[in-house]
Order: sequence, then C-alpha cells, then structure tokens
Amino acid sequence: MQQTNIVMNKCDQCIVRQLSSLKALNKEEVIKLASSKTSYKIKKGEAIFEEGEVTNGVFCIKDGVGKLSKLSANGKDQIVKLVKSGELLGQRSMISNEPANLTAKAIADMEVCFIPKTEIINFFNNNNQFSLNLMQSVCEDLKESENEKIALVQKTVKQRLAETLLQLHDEFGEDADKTLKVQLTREELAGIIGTATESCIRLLSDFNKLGLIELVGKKIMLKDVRALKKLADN
Amino acid sequence: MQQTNIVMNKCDQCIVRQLSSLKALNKEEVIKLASSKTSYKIKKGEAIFEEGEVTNGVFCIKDGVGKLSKLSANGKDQIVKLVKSGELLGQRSMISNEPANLTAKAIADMEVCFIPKTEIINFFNNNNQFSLNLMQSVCEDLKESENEKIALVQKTVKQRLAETLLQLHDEFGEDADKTLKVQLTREELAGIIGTATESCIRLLSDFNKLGLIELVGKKIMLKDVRALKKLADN
DNA sequence: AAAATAACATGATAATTGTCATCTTAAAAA
DNA sequence: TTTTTAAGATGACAATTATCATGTTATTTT
Repeated sequence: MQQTNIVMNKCDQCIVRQLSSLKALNKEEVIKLASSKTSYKIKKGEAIFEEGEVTNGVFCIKDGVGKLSKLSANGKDQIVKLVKSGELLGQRSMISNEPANLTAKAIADMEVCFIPKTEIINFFNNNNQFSLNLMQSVCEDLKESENEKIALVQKTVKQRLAETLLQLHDEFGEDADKTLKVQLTREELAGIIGTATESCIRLLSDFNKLGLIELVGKKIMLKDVRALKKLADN
Repeated sequence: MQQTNIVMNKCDQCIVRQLSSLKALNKEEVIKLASSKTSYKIKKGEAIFEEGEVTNGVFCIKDGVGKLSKLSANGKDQIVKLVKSGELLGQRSMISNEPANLTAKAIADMEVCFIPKTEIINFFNNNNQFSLNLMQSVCEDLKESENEKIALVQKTVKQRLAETLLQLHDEFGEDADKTLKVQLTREELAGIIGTATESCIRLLSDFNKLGLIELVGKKIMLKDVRALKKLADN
C-alpha cells in the first residue's frame, strides 16, 4: 500500500502528467502507468530513438529539450520539431504502427519515461477524454506542420529566421541575462529554418548590426521584438 | 422500415464508407449517419469551405478532386494536400475546435456529404475502432506533411517536380491516353511543389526535351518513370 | 597548459530560383 | 463567330541562397 502510493505519486505529480494528454487519466490509471513505465536519463547529443527504429511506446519528457530531425542525403539535419518537458514523444509512429519517421535527440540533458504501447492503447480504448486529448495533440502537430510547410515556401530565409527566433522566445523563454533559454548551435538553428549554416550565421550577424538582436557570445538576445515581428510577417 | 433501409443503403454502399474511418461504423450508426448527413454538389473552382470559416463537421468526398490550400500575402496559392473520393475533409479543425486553417476548393466537379460534428463526436466516443481509424488518418496526414516539409528544404525544385509527378501518377492514375488523370493547371502544380508558375512551366519543358515526360496540350504523360524516380531521389 | 577539435564568422563566387516582359495558343464569353 | 480572357511558354535579368575557402574564437581532449 505504502509502495503503490509512492509510485503513484511519482507519476501523479510529474509535469508530463499535468501538461500532456495524460492529464485525463484517473487515479487507477496513473497507478498502472507508474508500474509499467521505465525511466531514462539522456545526455545532450544522445538519441532517444532513431529513424527506422520500432519504439513500441511513447516517451514522456520530464526534463530537458529534444529535437526531432531527419538526416538528408547531403548530411544536413533538418529539424522538424523541438520538444520540451511536459510533452509526449513518438505518439504518431506508435499509433500508425510504423517505425519512427524521425530521429529524436537531446539538445539539453533529458529525463524521459517510456510507456509501453499496450498501456497507451488501453487508455485510448477505455478513456474517452484521453483519446480525445491525444487526438487533439496530433491535430495540433498537424496544423503546425502544415503552417510551417507553407512558411517554408512563402517566406524568405530572413523572414523564417525572424519568425523562428520569436517562436523560440515564446516557447522556451529567456535566461536571467535576457538571452534565449534554448541553447542551439547555429547549425541547429539553420536546420530549423531550413537553410545553410553559413546563411544562418550571416543573417544573425545582419540582425545584430540592425539592432534586432544582440549576440552575446553564442547566445542570442532579442532586442527589438516589434521589428522582428514586422520582418517575419513581411 | 422500408425507408430506413433505403437511407441506410445510400450511406452503406458509399465509397467514403468503404475507404475512410467510417468503415468502422456498425449498421445502427450508419443509419444515424444517413439521417443526419446533407449532400452537396460543388462545381470545379468553387469552395467547400474557406480559411477562417467554422465548419462544425466533416465533409465526405463521394466524387471529384479537391485541393486544400492557403493564400499568401503576394497572392500565391500554396497547395497543402489534394483530396479525392473516399476521403474525409475537415477532420482536423473539427477535432481541434478551430476555424479551418486552409481553404478547400474543387479541382474537378465534386459530390460531398456534410456530417455534423455532434455525430462524429458521438461515434468517436462510442466506437473504439472508429476513433482509432480517425486517429490513424490524422497521423498519416502528419507523417506526410512532415516528409513534405523536409523535401521542401532538402530537394531542389526540379527534384520536387519529378517527385510530385510520380505521386500524382500513383495516387490518381492515368487516362486512356496515358496522361495523368488529375487535371491541374501549371499554376496549381507550381502551388503543390512550392515554386513560381514560370519555373514550373520551364522545368516541364525541360523534362519534355529530356524525354522524361510528354506534353500533350496541357496534359502530362510520364514517359520515363525510372529516370523520374532517379531524379527525385537525387 | 598545449593541442586538437568544433563552432562561429566572413569573403568570393556560382547556382538556383523568382520576377517582369512579351508572345502564343486555347478556352470562355459576348 | 468574334472578342475577350485565361493559360501556357520563353527570354532577360535580378535577387536569393548555397558552396567553397579561409580565418578566428571557443571548447574539449590529451
């Protein structure tokens, strides 16, 4: 009794439980979840899963930041999405019954839990609110992906960089020194906006000269959010 | 009794019922469906719904071809997805409880049925197989969107055109004269691959000269599928 | 601390793609 | 059928972006 309580609390108070589709689970379900999950620590740069791998479950992100990306023929890494604590990972391929379409790697040290597919399917079939949540989460991803697809075509690299900087600021916030909290290399930033690393660096340098941002070493501080917004929207 | 049978058969034998998530519905549910749906005919060029519109339900495509697109600031129409008979339309915004993110227009004369949201939610909550199907359908869209997003960045316009021609051939097949069955204008084709109309026309002309395709008036015939595949995959 | 490596930066140049102008042909409207 | 409009085609040119080369500055590793 004592033990189940401890285990339950572990999942019950978890940030993922509070923010993701899992918030729809009832006490009993959370207890089941806690007993079937396994925890991992993943160091910056390491992979959670790789493209083509069969995951057979989803990953809860307790802490850290990760990237979902695909390697191209010419060796460039196109980043499809960043994920942070509170989110679930690998929902799509689990539901589609397919190997992972993308590689998931840690950008900052991560703590994740793995939940086996059988558990998720069970929740999906028996908890309408959970299945609706999961559905809405995938729908949200779809909308975002479609809009990014459109932006890739309709906006210039400069516009996309401005837009991405604003998004990173919105989603991850800033450090005490007012710089962006997510620590991306220029190469990774280029991978998000879909351009060459040099182009990205050059534009950051331009933005810096124009006073839109300030480069503090490798870190980036947004100086003129209004102008960046204007630039992003053309 | 006689009447319910007739109505039920109408939906029961419909191609959408056979191909979409709706295949999971049982007899009773199909009867409910048939009594709540409304049918429309939509002429080529007309809209089913427009961006920003609240649809409050999904559309079944009984016949015809449609495009989901978004108009850019400079007046260009980026096509996100083509839809054909047997598919459902507007699932995402219905589930997300949001106005439509994209505009849906007919590319060829269409017959569609509208199913109100209340019905779909009802099926979703009471029929596990239906909700799983719907989920998988959205997941499939997501995977496709992500892969297209990656292709948009990692491939040249030439490669994307080759790829798109092959996809159109795969998905819609060819007419008796061996030309592609979907009748897209050059502008629409350009909207799919995400390029300027002139660039698209120029590349089609190049492909023609290289013997990869043949231009029969406005129609396109694939002549060398193998070479097109090689080009698309780089 | 020294050496090695990775990340950042910038110039020079080439390739790709977009824009504008003009023309032809096909389709729709009068 | 004639007129008008839309779609397709092609050239000339400009803008954007990628690539290659090279140098500098931070990080790691030894």
